[in-house]
Amino acid sequence: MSRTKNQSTRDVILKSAWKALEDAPDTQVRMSDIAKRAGISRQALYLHFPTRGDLLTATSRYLDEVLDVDTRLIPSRTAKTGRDRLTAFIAMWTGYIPEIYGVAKALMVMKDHDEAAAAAWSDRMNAVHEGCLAAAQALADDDDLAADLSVEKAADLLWVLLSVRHWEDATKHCGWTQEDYVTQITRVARLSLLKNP
Amino acid sequence: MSRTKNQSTRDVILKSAWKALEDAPDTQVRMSDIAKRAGISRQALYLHFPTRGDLLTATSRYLDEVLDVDTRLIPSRTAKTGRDRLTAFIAMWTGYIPEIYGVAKALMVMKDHDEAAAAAWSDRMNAVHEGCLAAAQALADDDDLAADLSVEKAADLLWVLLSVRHWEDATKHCGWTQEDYVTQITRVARLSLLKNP
DNA sequence: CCTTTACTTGACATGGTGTCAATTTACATG
DNA sequence: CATGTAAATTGACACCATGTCAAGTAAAGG
Repeated sequence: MSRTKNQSTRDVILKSAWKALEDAPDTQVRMSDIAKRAGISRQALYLHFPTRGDLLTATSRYLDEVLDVDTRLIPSRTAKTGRDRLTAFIAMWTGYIPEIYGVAKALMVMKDHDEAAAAAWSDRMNAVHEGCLAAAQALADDDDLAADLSVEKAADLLWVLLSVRHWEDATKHCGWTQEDYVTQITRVARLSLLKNP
Repeated sequence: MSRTKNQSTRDVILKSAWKALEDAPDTQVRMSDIAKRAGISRQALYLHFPTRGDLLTATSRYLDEVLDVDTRLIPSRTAKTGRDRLTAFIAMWTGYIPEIYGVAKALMVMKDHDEAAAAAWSDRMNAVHEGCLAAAQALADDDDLAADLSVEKAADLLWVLLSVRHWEDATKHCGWTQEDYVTQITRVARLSLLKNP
């Protein structure tokens, strides 16, 4: 990642994009909105990010950095048992979703009609899926995985349960509180994945 | 619903929209594509459906009619026990999703940046949610609902599990077969909702 | 002083939706 | 048979967001 353009402007842009998407996760945020917020011209945005998809992707990476996703994953990675790892992973990810929702939503919407955005989204989701796989493997290692599940199926299932759309459906459409959501997802995941819930 | 315009042309349009969306559920289907397929001009489309959202909404209603959703719901509505009702409802809906996916996807995509489409989608989803509520109520009536769930929470949970996005994630991203999907969703729903799974 | 870098302004192409006006075709009925 | 009306056609156009291009400017550093 060579830094040809001004680094600080880049940061201002990313921060602006984040805030703009956070403020209005359900409405289309335009390039010009972000430019205005960053205090630069719309065209200057394109000097830093060639396409909207690039900007969104960079913003999501920026978030992972600022929100320190690696640190948040420590409890899950260092859990003693498979059960604990599952619980820690779910707690981390369910807590993370609301924070990234604005940006995630923009990417989700865009992926449906933009190849680059689809790839970016897929890339992010694969990272989550890997976490799910590790949790499922940990359960299998403890012989604590539900009898009728392979490690892969278990990982897929967990990943589907933890999808952002899932969170969106539960909180936005059904009106669940964040607490409701965490409780229910945790409960369902444990019932579905553990041998002896 | 007054029938001012030619009824048969309307049907041709709806059928064309359906087929077009079915053929390419993951790419943007334009008004002109549908018009071409229907053998009429793009402008004539607007004579029958003022906006794309209207056409999509009408198409989804048309599908419910053609695919006879009411008949399909009979096994669920006439089930003797709550458990049976749950199973029948899940079987019906999971089987229905693949058939409506093209149209549903178009509406889902559109709802993210179009108020009318959002309302239409919400309307369809509320219908499904009512089915979920009836199933949850049937379980409660049998005293077969999981101890830590209210009827509403149970209905919400089932609805979320049965979402079209869920099916999409599982089959398209994870590569599950339809059979995998039905098996897993049924299993998870039973484990999550039933008192003694 | 001159060059380079970052940014500005303004104009423009593209693509899909939705609108409008002027016609044409077909058919029903007095 | 003439005529009125509904349905569809053609072609032009406004709108809106993305992305491109060209020319110009302000400031920092040799």
